[in-house]
Amino acid sequence: MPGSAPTFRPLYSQIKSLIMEGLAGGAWAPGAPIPSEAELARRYKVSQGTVRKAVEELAQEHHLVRRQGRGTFVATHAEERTQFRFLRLCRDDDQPETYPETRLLEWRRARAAGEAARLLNLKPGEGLVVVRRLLVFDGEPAVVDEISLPASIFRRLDAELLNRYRGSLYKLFETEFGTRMIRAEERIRAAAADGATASALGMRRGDPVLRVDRVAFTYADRPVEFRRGMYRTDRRHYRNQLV
Amino acid sequence: MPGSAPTFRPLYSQIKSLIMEGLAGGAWAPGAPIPSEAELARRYKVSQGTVRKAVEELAQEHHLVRRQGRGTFVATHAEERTQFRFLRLCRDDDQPETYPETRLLEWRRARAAGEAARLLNLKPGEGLVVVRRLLVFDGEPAVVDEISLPASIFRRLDAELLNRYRGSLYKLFETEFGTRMIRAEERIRAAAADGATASALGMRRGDPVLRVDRVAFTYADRPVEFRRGMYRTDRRHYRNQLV
DNA sequence: TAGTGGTCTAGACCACCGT
DNA sequence: CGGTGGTCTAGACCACTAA
Repeated sequence: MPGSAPTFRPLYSQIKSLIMEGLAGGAWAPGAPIPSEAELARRYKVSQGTVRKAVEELAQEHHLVRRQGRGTFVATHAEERTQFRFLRLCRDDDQPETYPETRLLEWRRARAAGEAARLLNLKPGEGLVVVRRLLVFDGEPAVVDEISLPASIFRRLDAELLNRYRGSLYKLFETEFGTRMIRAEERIRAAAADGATASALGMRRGDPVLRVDRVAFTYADRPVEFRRGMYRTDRRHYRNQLV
Repeated sequence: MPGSAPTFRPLYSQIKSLIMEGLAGGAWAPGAPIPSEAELARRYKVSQGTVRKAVEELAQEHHLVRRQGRGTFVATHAEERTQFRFLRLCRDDDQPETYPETRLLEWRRARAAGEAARLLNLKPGEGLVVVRRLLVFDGEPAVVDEISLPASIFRRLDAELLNRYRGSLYKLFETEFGTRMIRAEERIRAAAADGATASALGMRRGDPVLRVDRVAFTYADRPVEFRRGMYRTDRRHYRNQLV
């Protein structure tokens, strides 16, 4: 029977979608507990084992965090443990890295065009907020980021807010804009540093730098950030696990 | 009670270790089926659900592959599906990538020293086999690899064997040397191409290239390969998923 | 001590595969 | 059709946390 539909969807997978809808719709805030497994089982009229399988997969995908004896919580970028999930730059010696200091280089409004428009699913001409910043690790400048965000969500993001905030941008996006980053895709290339990049990073124009283009997605796989990072890699490296 | 041992180890986790020992010891060959869940449950005197949890985790870690209706199989690098698990270079346009052609540039014996010795846990002076090769994608040279391997395992690896073989090196290591790569760590930097690299890749000396240093591990987290890859990234990029 | 997630079991039934 | 993994249930008990 060619073309016959897959026609079967496991119960736990449907429960998973229901919980995801709750997360995307803000039924429970980041960091807050969701109902217990027993309560969810009653609510959805399935066994606790079925809820468990749904919750387990959501925890594996970093949407939820389980804590034995306490409950299950909505994942949040405010935890120390996840600070380096999206920042893969490491010292060459294996000393523990401290969270970098941020220096705002530029803030402006712009119109979507070209690559940023395409990757963010915006029509040319739609509003953008663009941020350029420098990341300084242990006194060493290491990354220049240019971050493009749809104004439809991030209009309120201005230099004052950026300067006031400590810690990761994704924490700010989550608490101030109700937009939680779920996953990201990065494309990494080698490039020659241009004048602005070189001077910000304390290098010479033309020195090799890593160019990391990132698209970050929120719920429903919606792209909401395009970021181009230029990484200085003479004392640090981009680490990756192949599993 | 400071220093008290963790003292509790779930049953499924112990079963997992037993199966891992079987895999590491070659009880079942790559690609071959392991016993059914029911059989394993009888053998280890636990319920099928407990075996299931152990096998599920091993499948998630790519040690096993489950196929509904058929059985559970030892993972192997010989499958098309896993060919690009360790090779993250992609075309900039999103055309599907075909498996690259390999050209052997150099083969030699050497003595472990410096970085390779340290990363492979070898004493200075122990034997190495070193391979340099070029990877050509769709007629475009894109990667120069220098691969260092402990002679204690790979002594038999020579130019004749390398030239005869088609497909991924890890497939060859698995079938010819009984050494299956489980995971790898990569450290990525930007560098200026040296003369040899530039000419192999069709670039100019000093052009920016990606330098990818990889240590690959087999069972028991034993490092058995150090590989330095120089990647040309003007038409391709290194892709990464942040999840 | 009450409540949460974590483990383990036993059994029923379903989906899928090869023959 | 028989055998495999996949789903779902119900229930018992364990480990951990907070009050």
